[in-house]
Parts: sequence; C-alpha cells; structure tokens
Amino acid sequence: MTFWPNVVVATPAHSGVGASLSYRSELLLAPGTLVRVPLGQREVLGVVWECATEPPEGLTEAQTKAVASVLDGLPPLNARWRQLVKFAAQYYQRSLGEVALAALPPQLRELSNEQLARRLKRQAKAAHTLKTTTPTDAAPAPAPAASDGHDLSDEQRQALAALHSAQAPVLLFGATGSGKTEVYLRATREVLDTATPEGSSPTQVLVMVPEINLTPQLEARFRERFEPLYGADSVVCLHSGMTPPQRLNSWLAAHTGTARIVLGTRMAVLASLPGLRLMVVDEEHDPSYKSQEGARYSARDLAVYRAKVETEALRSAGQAGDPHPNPLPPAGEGAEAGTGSEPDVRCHVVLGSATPSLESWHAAEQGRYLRLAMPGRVGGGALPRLRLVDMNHQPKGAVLAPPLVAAMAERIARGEQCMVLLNRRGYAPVLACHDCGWKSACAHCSAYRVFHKLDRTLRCHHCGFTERVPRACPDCGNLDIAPVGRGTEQIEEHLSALLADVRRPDGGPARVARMDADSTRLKGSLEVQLATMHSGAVDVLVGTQMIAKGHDFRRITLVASVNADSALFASDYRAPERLFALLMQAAGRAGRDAAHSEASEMWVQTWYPQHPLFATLKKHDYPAFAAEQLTERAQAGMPPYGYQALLRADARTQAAAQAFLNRAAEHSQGLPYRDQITLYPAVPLTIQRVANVERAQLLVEAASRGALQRFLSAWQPVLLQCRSLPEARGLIRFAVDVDPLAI
DNA sequence: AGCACGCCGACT
DNA sequence: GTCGGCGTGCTC
Repeated sequence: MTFWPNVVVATPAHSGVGASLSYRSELLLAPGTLVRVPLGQREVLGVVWECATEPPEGLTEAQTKAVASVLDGLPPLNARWRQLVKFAAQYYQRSLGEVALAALPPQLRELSNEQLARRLKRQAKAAHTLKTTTPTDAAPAPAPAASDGHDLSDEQRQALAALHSAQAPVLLFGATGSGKTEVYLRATREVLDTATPEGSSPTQVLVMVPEINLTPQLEARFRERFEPLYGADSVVCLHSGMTPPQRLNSWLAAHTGTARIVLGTRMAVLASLPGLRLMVVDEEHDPSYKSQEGARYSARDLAVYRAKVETEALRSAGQAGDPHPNPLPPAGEGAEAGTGSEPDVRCHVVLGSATPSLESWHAAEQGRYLRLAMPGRVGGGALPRLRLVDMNHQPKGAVLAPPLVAAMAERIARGEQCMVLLNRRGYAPVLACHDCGWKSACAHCSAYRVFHKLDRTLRCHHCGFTERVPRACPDCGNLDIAPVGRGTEQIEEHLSALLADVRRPDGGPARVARMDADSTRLKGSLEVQLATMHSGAVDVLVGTQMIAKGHDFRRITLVASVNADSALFASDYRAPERLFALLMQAAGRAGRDAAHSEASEMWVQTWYPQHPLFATLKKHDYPAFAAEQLTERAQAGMPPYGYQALLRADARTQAAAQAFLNRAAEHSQGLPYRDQITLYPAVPLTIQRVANVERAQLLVEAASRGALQRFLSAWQPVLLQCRSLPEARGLIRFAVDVDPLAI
C-alpha cells in the first residue's frame, strides 16, 4: 500500500514553498517521524507532519518523489512538541520546517542511519548500566529535606509550597542572593521524585539561563545534587557553545528520556522532552532569551506556552487514561482556572528574576501569573547601599571620582574585593586626529572602530574589520592621534596606576584584572579568570555586563558603575528597564557574604543624580520602578499594553531597503485587520550599515495581539511579491520580528 | 536556505 | 576561446 506523507523541511517562509511537501512511502509513517527526502538536487532531513492515505491534489505522480529513508531508530517527535513548533512558526511568522529543523541538532542532518543506530545503542547501554546501579529504581528516594544538607529559609519554603500547587505560570520575584537556585533545585527534586505511570516517559525538567557563561556553575550544582540519585547521564546541557557531537548526544538523551534534567540557553526550549513536568527560566527579564536571528522567538514566552500545552495533554491523559495523549488545540491566552475536579497534574513553569520583565510583572498584576516574592537574602544579609556620585562636582576630566577611588583603596586594604562595571570593550571607542578631525571610522559600517591598546589594533565591533593602529593620521599625516572616550582596557590601566600604592593586608600590591569578551575569548580562560577572582588573588575586577551576571563572588563589598548615563536618555524605551536590571544585578554581586553585607556599597557615577530611576534604585524598590514604567507604557500604548512587530530589510542601498518596506506598507491596503494596524514609515537602523549592508526597518503596531497576528499572516505573501518589485532591486533579505526588544 | 541555470568580464 | 562572478527561480 502507498501512503503520502507530508514532510516539513528547512526552507524559510520567504522561499515560497508551502508549509509541507508531499512524498510517497510504502510504509505508514507516524507524525513526528524523522525522514530523509529528496529536495531538488539534494537530500535533506525532514519531519513527517501527517501521513495521507490519498495522493495529494494538484500534483502528478511524477512530481511526488519517494521518501529516501526513515530514521526508524528514533521515536517520533510527539504531538506536544509538534504543537509547540507549529505555534512558534505561526506566531513568529516563519515556516514550519524552519522552526522544526532549527530545533533539531545540526549533526542529525549529516548522520547516516547506521551511525545513528550505533550512537543510540551506546547511550542506551550507558543508561541501562546506570539504571541497575541507581537506588531510585528499587527504592523510593530519601525524603528531600533530610538529604540535601541545606536548610531552607521560610521564604524559600513558602515559595516552594506555593509553586507546588500553582495553577498558573509562577513569577519568582526574588532578590539577588535570596536563594532562587535552591528553590529551582528543590522543585526539580520534587518533580523527579514523582512517580509516573508504567510505560510513560520518565519525568523531566528544563532549566534555562540567559548565557552560556552561566551554564557551568549551574551544571555543577545540578550534577552535585542529582547525579548520585539519577546517574551520570541524567543531567545534560544544551547550548550553542557545545560541539556538534555533544549537542547531538544531549539532544538524544533528552529525546529518549535518558536525561532527566536539561540545562541550557534559549535554544533548549525547543528540545524534545517527552516527560517534561517543570520549566525554569532563570533571569527571565534577560534580553538574551529573545532570539535575534532566524526565527526570532522568545524562549521565555515559548516556555509559558509549552507549559500550557504539556498541562493540557497531561489533563486529558489523566481523564482518558492514555499515557501518550494528543493535546488539545491551542487555547486562548492566560492561565486556565483549575476546576478542582480535574486531577492536579501539570507542567509547571517558573520565571525567576530580581527585576522581572515588565511583561511578566504586568501579567502577575493581572493575575495571569502567580507572583511569589522572596525579598530577603539568605543568611539575612542586607542589600548594598546605593552611593550616587554627582560627576558635576568632581574634578574636571576625572574618569573615576576621587571618593570612589578612596573607597576602593580602603576595601582593598581590608582584604575585600571591588568590581567596576563599564559597558565598553577595548581601550577607547574612537581614535581621532585633533588636527583634521579624522576619526577611526569603519570602512564597511556606519560605526567607529574601537581602539584596542593591548594588540594595537582598530577593531570594528560590528563586522570584525581589524587593522593595526596607524602611526599617523591617515588623512593629514599628523602624528597626534588620540583616543576619545573610555573602555574597559583603559579603566583597568587607569585603576592600576591610581591604586599602585595601595597595599593588601598581606602587604602585596593591589591587583587589578579585566574580564570581558576579549579576555575570555579563548576556551577555558573564563574559568581561569573566575577561579583567580574566587581565590582572592585579584582585588579589583573591571569588566562589562558579563561580570554583573550570576557569578557569586563572596568577598566583593563594593560595586561601581562608571558610565550608566548613556542608558538614561537612550531613544530605546526599554533602556531604563535594562539599566535598572543591570544595576540591581551588579549590586547583587556585593555583600553576598552576610558578614560583609552591612558595609557593602553600590557606587554609580552620574551627571544626573536627580533622575527618578535612582530614587527607586536606592530603595531597591523594583515594584515602584515597574509601576512607574508601566504607567508610562500604558499612556503611550507601548508593550505590554500594545503589540509591536518590525519588518526589517537588508539591501545593497538604503533606498532599496526603504523602498521595499514602504511598498510593502502601501500594498497592505485592504488586508484583513489592516484598519486595526498602524504602519510607520521606513527608517534606517541606528547603525545603518554593517559589513556593507544597508539596513532599514518599519514598525507595525496594534492594540490587539490577535489583530497583529492575523495581519502579519496575510501580509506575508504581499512581502514576497514586493521583493521582486523594480524599486526593491538590491534587496538582500527581509524578516519579520514579532515582539521586538528594541525599535 | 541550497543549488541550478544563465548571461557578461579577465585569464590559460 | 573558457573560468567564474552572482542575479533569478525552483524545490513535493
């Protein structure tokens, strides 16, 4: 008998290829089966979406090719995963195949069936030997509270209990140092200890962090806690820093249920997790959760959706007694109200942050999310005191205010550590000639190249174009070319000089180190630098955002932000939110050791000490800050009170990019929901040209998410047509960004 | 996205 | 005379 599977392949939405392609097969292929199919001149990996018993209409026999091979060693991707992928594709305006294939490990595309079989066998063997040696199979695991060796604070205990019975996504609003990670660990433990019906997948937990840098320490804590209970393969990582074979192994372990805990970055939200019962999105406000290329999805938002899909499936399974259920079709937004009569099974989702995104905060205010607050620090330590340095009253030209330097010297003499934050890599953002006005512009971008003093280069941070620093001005030959502005390298140099006479308690000279993307580029150097910091060999750490996130340095009692002002008046309406989060997070690095916390301080150098942001920051009053911001957003109809999308265009000329966008806007007349949509004129991006590509964008606004969604779907074919308009000649590519983070 | 086909400039 | 540039168009 012949079947006609519909297969999704990795063709982008703008390729004109429909959602799925029809092939022929002599076998009935279950939806979710991985197959290799001929496509044009090549053979590609695809996912069976459904399997028809009738030949497709509008295609001749000859046009339907046969499926080349079936990856039958792998269980099919389940209905919940397919629903997640389908939702993501629809919501973010991409093709099904693009999202589906992007969610699979890249190496799966190249692997032969035999190689795959060998790999699976190896994993199964490892898992089997573990199963027979771990205690969990035979006897119930010991009671959590007794074995973990940590006492929970009252706040943690209450949060955990509330989480356990939560009927909605949980927003864990916990101060830095309040012990959120311990709550994640306990919640994970509870979920994994839950018995599952015979024949169903073992329970699984997904924990996401914003950056790869943060996975090692989290991995260490989870391994320490869970490897003794569930075996060496029970904890796996999933992020883009892994090698292709590592990623394949982790993915397979998650897909087959060998892995019980998956730790990863945003990409992990799309992993196949048949037994998923809990998702944690740590630092949920972090912009890294929004993908910036390919399908521009928000891993946080997808996690919330995924939890809903999984919960619905569990509930319908509970009622039908079916361990492998098909989920219900997508329901409306928001948390479903538990009716009480339903079995209390659900897939929980926890969004954790000390400074939640305004979207999540708003959802909690509305009751769509359950907010659990943990305001206190574990061990009772206090949050650091905010010290604003008014730069108007400092010596002219001072990079670091004398009182700040004095305070740092004092700490070093006491054997405490300091941290200095500056969001700019390199020595100086620009090199300039004071005679003719030459500046170190990049030849390929509308940006300046950054002066890196260590290797005497000018580097473009956008396209990578690097040259040796010229000896003289390239335009006029003047030898007097000088750096303008300051980067981390310069602060490091400057501080080393200022603190040269300061002695540590052991009599040694003060040591200043720098940590940023440049200093941690080499593999392993991040770990080395973190270890140096922990060992106490370094007294002052200078760095970018990177040092503000997550790392738990116990001896830091002073954190300084050197140049925060740029964010205060940025055109980006989310800039204050990001600055508040960054400063709170940075402040959280100080005084983690309760013994020092009373004296710990957060210094901020600013020319605008009266700015209202600092008033709320001083009180560590995120709720007040959020309320202010939300009021402003509501008045302006900005998210979360309005919905936005961007149409972006890359072209060889700015004119072509804008012409495409403006034509697309004109041709949207008469489309569904057009009357509920505001289209703004096309504008160049802030950095208009990158690597010789001109960039422009057009803002789309709507008061309702549904209207925006439906309009964008209807717009898609119009965009395709506009691409080949004569005015748009030179257009390289375009993309829709739904819920953009910056406009 | 790939990959082919197709039509114009500097090389054996 | 060809090798190769990337502009358009197709993939069940």
